[in-house]
Amino acid sequence: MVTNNLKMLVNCVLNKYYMIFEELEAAIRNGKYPPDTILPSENELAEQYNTSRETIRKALNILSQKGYIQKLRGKGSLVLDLEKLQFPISGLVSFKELADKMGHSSVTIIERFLNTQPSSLLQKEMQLKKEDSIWEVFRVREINQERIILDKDYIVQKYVPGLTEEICRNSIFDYIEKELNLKISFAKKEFTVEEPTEEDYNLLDLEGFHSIVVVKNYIYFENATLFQFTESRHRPDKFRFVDFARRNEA
Amino acid sequence: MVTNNLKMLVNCVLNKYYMIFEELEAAIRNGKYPPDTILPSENELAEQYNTSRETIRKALNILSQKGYIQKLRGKGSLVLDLEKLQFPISGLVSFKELADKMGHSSVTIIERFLNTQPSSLLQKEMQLKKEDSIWEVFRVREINQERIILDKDYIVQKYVPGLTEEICRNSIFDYIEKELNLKISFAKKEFTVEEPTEEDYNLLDLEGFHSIVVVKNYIYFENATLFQFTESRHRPDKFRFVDFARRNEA
DNA sequence: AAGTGGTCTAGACCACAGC
DNA sequence: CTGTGGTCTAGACCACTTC
Repeated sequence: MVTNNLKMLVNCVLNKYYMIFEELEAAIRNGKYPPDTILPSENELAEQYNTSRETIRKALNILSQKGYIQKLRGKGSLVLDLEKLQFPISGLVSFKELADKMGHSSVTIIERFLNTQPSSLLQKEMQLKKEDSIWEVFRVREINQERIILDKDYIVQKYVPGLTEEICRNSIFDYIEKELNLKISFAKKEFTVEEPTEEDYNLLDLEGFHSIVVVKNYIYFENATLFQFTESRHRPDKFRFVDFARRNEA
Repeated sequence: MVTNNLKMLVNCVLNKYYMIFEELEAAIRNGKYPPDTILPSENELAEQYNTSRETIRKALNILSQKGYIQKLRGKGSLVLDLEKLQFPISGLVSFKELADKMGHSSVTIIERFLNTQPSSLLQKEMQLKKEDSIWEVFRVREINQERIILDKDYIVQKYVPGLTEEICRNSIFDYIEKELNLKISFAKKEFTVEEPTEEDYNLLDLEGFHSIVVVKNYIYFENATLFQFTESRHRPDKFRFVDFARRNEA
């Protein structure tokens, strides 16, 4: 607990450009900088935040990548309309974080929680040895009394020790980042549409649906080790993925 | 034609950091820097390319965002396995560019090409006036003799004049960027799954399929004007979207 | 101790908008 | 012409990994 607070303190002090990004993001979200207006210039911001222009530019670049602003040379940084671009909750976000943001009342039901050896398929997909044991966690997400999503997580035990059912009922990402102090860094995601399996029909409310949206996630730590594979199976009517993309991400 | 070549020449000369990114990308793709090896250090690269370290870092950051490398502090930049992370063709890419990259033999059939007034729905979605006329282009993408994708494009005429059927048979993006010299900058994308419409059944080979993947694209120029709305309707069995995401894009 | 990437700075020159 | 963002530089200090 103490170490957590310490960590948060350090995080607050560290990374000037990221703090500035967060402040500007909040200011845009709460309407201090409304859509279709121009932010203060980079030089002005550098003065305001008592920093150099390059540091301001790092903060602005994050805003730009996330779709908050569009830079117009010779003019300034235009605030984009978040309503129109509708919260691109892309990136690498857990269900818990998403549900919190959306203000949904959601229930998580643990359908399976066990420690086992990986199947040969999983060994190949995660490049594991036979001996490596894994946590196998199946969770059903219920929204408005309907079973909408089935999350099948496979987590390498040696990297994420001490997992419990209680943790899975809340947020595995929270546990990894806040308790174990490990840094989740990147993921490869793959979206496909498949026929529902017997398992899908048993665990989800699929009356009248003939397909299921499958999102496979390969999730890596900062040191580039693959620690988790997640297969997320969504009822198609409730699935919606919004992304913001730049043509030349620079 | 002459202006085009001039422009390309300028583009080749400009942007040192982007050129370095492209060289490194090519070097990784062609195996000069194999997976699980470490790139030359930032200082070494700065010397090699006769530039400053910050410029090298900009190039490396693009590689990192696109999933080519993972930076490890104290160690170096690790080359990630592209096979494992399988060409994340995300971002903002046209069908033509994608088909070219994959080496697919694809055919594009123009089902509709006309200049018209926007429907009231489209007026709202694209924030147009009644008077603004638009190009309405429906294209079916055929792969291996099967009609897989229906692309419905709505393009604001005043921003993209002179469109022809011939251009649509090739690449509209090419025309906009190379002929009109306009810069496509960013897009909001939205993925959903829907019931096929009568139109889908008429224009695509959908025997035995009960759903369709809908990708809506709102595409903007560099000056933040919305010039194109595209609805891309995919047969579910052939749809696959791969993305690379970083948790804190910095 | 040496080398690595991560951050930050102060200054320079450029291309572009707008007056 | 002035102010804007876009690029590039040279140098500094830090935290981390490795020996």
